[in-house]
Amino acid sequence: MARRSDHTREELEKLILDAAWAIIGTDGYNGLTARGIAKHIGYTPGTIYNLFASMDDLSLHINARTLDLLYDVLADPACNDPKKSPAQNMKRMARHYIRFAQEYRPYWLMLFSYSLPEGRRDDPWYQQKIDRLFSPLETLLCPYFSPRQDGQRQKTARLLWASVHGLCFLQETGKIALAYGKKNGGKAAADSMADMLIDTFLNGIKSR
Amino acid sequence: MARRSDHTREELEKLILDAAWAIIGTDGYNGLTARGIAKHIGYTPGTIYNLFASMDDLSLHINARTLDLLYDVLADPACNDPKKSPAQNMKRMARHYIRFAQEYRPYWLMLFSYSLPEGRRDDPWYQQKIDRLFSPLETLLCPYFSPRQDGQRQKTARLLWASVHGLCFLQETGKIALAYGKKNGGKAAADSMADMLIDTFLNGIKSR
DNA sequence: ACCTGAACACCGTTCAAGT
DNA sequence: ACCTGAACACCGTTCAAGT
Repeated sequence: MARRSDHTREELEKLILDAAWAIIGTDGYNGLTARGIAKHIGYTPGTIYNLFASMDDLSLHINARTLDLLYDVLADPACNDPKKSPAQNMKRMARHYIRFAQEYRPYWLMLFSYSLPEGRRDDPWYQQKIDRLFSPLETLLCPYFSPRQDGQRQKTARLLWASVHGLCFLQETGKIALAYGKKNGGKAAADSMADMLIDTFLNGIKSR
Repeated sequence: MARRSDHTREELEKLILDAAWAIIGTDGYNGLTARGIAKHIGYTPGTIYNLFASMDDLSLHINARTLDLLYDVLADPACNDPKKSPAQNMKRMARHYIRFAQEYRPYWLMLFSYSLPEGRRDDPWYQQKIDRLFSPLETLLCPYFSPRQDGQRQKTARLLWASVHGLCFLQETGKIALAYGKKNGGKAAADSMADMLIDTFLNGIKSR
């Protein structure tokens, strides 16, 4: 019935993603609907499928934004301060991660929600955004490994990353309470446990 | 229109949960619908709301089943073999956890999916099922702490538990690839990393 | 008391028909 | 070429009406 062309394809794509981003921020990722986005930008639902193959495809683009933001936070030079010890830098990086999860909670939850279909293999460009997340931590681990032990260093980076993520995830979703005592209600439990993990683990590496 | 009373309230409740369990097993937790359950047991959707307050409430009961199964796996005496070292027992427990996640994948994913409303605080009976998950690991940590350090021991148990969960979660959801090399496709990455985590961490505790 | 069946207010996705 | 609007096949949840 209509012919808008008010926006170029690129403008429309950004319009849709911005609207989606705003909706997730207020209603969570479960509140994100094609119809909601359409209403938000003054188009009909069909238009969205002209730009994105499906809602899953659209979600992938939202997650890409989140990954970019997260990378910036982890690659912050403040987490690689030569005047501080690697342990201190790692603790700071862990805190940055935990703070990111709180600050961008709905986007971070969406990133790790498992609603995407099983068969789907992530596109290379998306996988690349994921892989580079580990590199700042890999760099911090250099003093603990010889150049020959690159494999071990990469493995360790992923292991520590996953561990901090596990702490953060359980705290944020509240699925498994991390707080064992009553004080502070567990708000800083993940911070404190990440510190303990890093100290003890690095200690274990040194005395290996 | 009807008056069935073919089943007692308890029978009907079990009938519903069994049907839900079967549906999740084949279609995943996203395939679980009130209408699907009703069709499966030969009732209409309204009946389900006579037994459960909502689909979220029903999901909670499914999760309770999963938690009970998981507890049995973690409390397996094979993970507390006095003829083996604590490290060996812990590694076995970690493997049990990872294997559980694979074997009961859809239920395990459901347990950690974040679709429940924010405001909801879990019921005490549910929280209790969660808390006891940590106790087998707490027991294994006894040799590393004096009786005075119960708090530290509990904290360590939760920390290790969350870390292994993080490894397992990232491997199973494939959100963040743990495999850095090409061989074995990352299928046993979590196993190997859990071993490394346990060895290094306990090493760090000993030399503290 | 228990269950039904229809209704309400939603979904994702498709696609013929309009401009 | 682009967008609409209606349609299709679903949702969770409620509740008056039946037995």
